[in-house]
Amino acid sequence: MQLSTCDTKRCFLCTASIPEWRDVITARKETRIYKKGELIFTEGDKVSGIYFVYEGAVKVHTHWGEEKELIIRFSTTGDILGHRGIAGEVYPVSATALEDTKVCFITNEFLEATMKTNPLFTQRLLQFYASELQKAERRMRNLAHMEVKGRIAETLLELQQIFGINKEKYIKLPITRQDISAHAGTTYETVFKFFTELTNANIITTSGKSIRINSEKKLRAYIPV
Amino acid sequence: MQLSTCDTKRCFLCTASIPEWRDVITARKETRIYKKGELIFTEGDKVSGIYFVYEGAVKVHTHWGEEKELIIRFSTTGDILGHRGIAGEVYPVSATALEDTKVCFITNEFLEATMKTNPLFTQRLLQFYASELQKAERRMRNLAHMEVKGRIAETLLELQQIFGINKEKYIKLPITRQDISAHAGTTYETVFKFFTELTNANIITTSGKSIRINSEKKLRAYIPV
DNA sequence: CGAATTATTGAGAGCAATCAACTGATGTGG
DNA sequence: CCACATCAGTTGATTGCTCTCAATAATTCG
Repeated sequence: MQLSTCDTKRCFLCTASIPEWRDVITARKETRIYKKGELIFTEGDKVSGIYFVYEGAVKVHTHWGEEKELIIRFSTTGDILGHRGIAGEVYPVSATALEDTKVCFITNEFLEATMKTNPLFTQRLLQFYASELQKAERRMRNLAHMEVKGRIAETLLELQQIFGINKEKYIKLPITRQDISAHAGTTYETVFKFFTELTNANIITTSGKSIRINSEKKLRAYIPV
Repeated sequence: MQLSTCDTKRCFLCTASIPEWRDVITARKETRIYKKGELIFTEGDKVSGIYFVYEGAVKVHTHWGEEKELIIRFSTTGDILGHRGIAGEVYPVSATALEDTKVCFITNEFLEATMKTNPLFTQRLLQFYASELQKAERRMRNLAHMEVKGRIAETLLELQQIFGINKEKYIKLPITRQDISAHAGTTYETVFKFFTELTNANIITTSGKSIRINSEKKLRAYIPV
C-alpha cells in the first residue's frame, strides 16, 4: 500500500476541519492509488474507515441478484466514500475505480476521535449527509416515476456535471453504456437504442466511450416536470 | 399552536442528548398536534427547524407532476422529520399526518447551537443520517430492479415493522391502497389486483383499511434475493 | 332518495426487457 | 495467410408486465 500525505487544499476532510486539526490529520492520513477497475471496498466488507477521493473517478454500486447492479452514484475528486458504513458493521455498497484513483483513508477510530474533538467537522459532515440524503430521495422519485429515456438523460447530465467537460466538450470520463444503464436502472440494449436516437437527432455525439452533449436543452426535453 | 414539553423518555432528541442538556431542551421544545391528513410541512417551504414525532404516524412524500406522488418513508413515534432540510433552504419533501400526530419542533437556531455545544448529540444525529442513507439506497435499488409485486410486498412488511401489530395481528395503522401504491411506486389498481391475489391465497387479510399479514414467508416469496 | 365519490374488475395499449440474430473486429492455430 | 472461433457491438422481433382507460358495483353523503 502506497502511503503519502494529502493535498489539504483539495480534501473535504481537510478543508472542513479547523486549522489546528488539519496539521494533525495531514500527518496521519494514508493515501493509496487504485487501478482502473479495482474494487476499493465491497458490499459486505467490514467497515474499517472512511475514504476521501483525492483524484480520479469512482462508482458506488450495489448488486441485485446475480446479474443486475445499480450504480448509486458517481464520485470524483473531493468526494467521500464509505460514509454509509458509519451506521453499520459492513458496507452496504461497493466502490470501484473507473480510472486510476487516488484515495485517502481514515480509520474509524481516528474519525470518531476527530468528531469528538471537532464539532465543526462533525457538523460539516452532517450537512454533507443531509445533502446526500436529498439526492438519494430525488433519485428514488426518478426511478419510481420517470420513464427510461428520462432516467438515461438524467444520468448523462449528472455525468457531465460531476466529471466536467474537456476542451472538445466531451465528458471528461469515458464511460461504458453498461455503467450508464446500471445508473439509469435499465438494460444495455435500451441505452444503446436511445443513444442511436440521440445521435441521429444530434443531441449527443459519441466517440468510443466518450460522450458529448450537444444540446442540453433538447436532452432535458426527455425529463418532464 | 399548542405548546407543551416533551416526554423526554421517548424523544430521540432527548435520549440522544447528554443529561445536562436535556433540562434545557425540555423547557424549550414546542409540541403541537396535527390532525389526520394535515400537512406538517410542504415541499418548497422555507426550512425553519426540525421535527420529532412524539406520537402518531406520518408519511414523508414528494410529488411528481400533477398527479403522481412517491412516499419516501413512513414515520412514527421517536422518528425525526424535516432533517433533509438541513442541507438546503427549503424542504425537498412534504410531511402529512396519517393519524392525529403529536410533534415536537426545534428551531434551526436552537438545533445549531445545540450541535455546537453537544458533540455527542451531533454524532448521534450523524449516525441517524447514515442509517437513513442506507435505507434510501436500498429502496433505490428496489425501485430500480424489483418488480411491482415485490415492491408492494416490501411496503407491507415495512408497514408492519414500523407500526407494529395489534392483538388481532392487524397492522396498527389503517392505510389506504392509495398510500401503499405511492410507496411502492405503482398505481392504485395494481395494488388492488395484487391484494385480491394475496387475499385469495390467504397470505393477507383485509378489513376495511386494516391489513393483516397471515404468512410473512409466502409474502417474502415475492421478493427475490 | 339521488348524486357523488370510491371500490372493483376487465380489456387494451405501450413500453421496455428479453431473446436471438447479425455484424465486424480481434485473435488463434493450422 | 487464411479459415475459423470468439467476443463485443448492434439491431430487430417477440413477449410480458404494468399502466391506462373504461365500465360497473358499492358506499357515502347531502
